[in-house]
Amino acid sequence: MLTGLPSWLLTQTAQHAHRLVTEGLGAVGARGYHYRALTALDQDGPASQADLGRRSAIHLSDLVATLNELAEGGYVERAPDPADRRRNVITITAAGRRHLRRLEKQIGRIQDELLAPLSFEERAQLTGLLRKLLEHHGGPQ
Amino acid sequence: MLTGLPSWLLTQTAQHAHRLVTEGLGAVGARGYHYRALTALDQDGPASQADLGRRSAIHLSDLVATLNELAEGGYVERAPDPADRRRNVITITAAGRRHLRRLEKQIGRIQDELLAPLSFEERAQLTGLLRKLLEHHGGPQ
DNA sequence: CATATCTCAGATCTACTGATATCC
DNA sequence: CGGATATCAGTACATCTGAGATAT
Repeated sequence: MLTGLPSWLLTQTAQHAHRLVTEGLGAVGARGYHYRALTALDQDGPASQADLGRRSAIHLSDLVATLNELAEGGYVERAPDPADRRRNVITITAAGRRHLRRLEKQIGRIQDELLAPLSFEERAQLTGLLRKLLEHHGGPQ
Repeated sequence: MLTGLPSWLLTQTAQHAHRLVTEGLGAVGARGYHYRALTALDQDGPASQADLGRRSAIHLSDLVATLNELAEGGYVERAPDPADRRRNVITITAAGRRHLRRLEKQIGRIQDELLAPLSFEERAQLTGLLRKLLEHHGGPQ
């Protein structure tokens, strides 16, 4: 039975999660990459694009467009690195932080909606199991 | 922290699952849609494309290409429905069943690889939780 | 020279949208 | 006529590949 396959269950639930995230962030003019990039910048400080890509697990080539969009909104600043002229130093702005707070609220709501049918313990169980899977596959990286 | 978000954990693990499935089925010249369509045909018998789409959760427009590919391999037959000339009746062939057995083996291996780090009980826990989520969201449909 | 960084163009996969022709 | 069916073209999203230009 298809509906019993772990891979099927995973991809289906992930699809719902993805849809919720896309809709929720779209409602405030953002998308997943924006949240991930801003979060990485907010938590670990300014970074080169290469670094930021590693932190946020966004591919370098996609990061370019993401940062273009964020810079256009005034949420990040792109400045040449005087120490290494290949690099840009990306910094989150005050507006970027405010924007991120908004996105975090949306993301929080989305998690609740996503996990609605699960109890507190079940939610912890689920994240624990998924993290175990991810560690195994994503590996050390 | 990004890596604590259920939606992130879900989409990331699903991505690994999807990659494993794509690679595993690709190794025998198939893809996910093939497995899903053949499984639905094998389990519930011949069907119109509209019916088959509902069973296998494949969008009608994608099913067209999927069935083209399966028919080309001789795995299904597409015959006009004499009772309703709008419809095609799709039937799995003997070769289709043999092909499906091969895909099932691959899929089985993939589940094991996907769930490798989890114990028996944990696997059951995970599928149970995911099914609960899916029921809630996928809803009655 | 090899390597790292940034950028852009393109391809992939699944899924969906919209339009059309046909038939019930 | 409203609705279902099948087909085709095109879109969206996240992800990745490959190529280039430039700098270390």
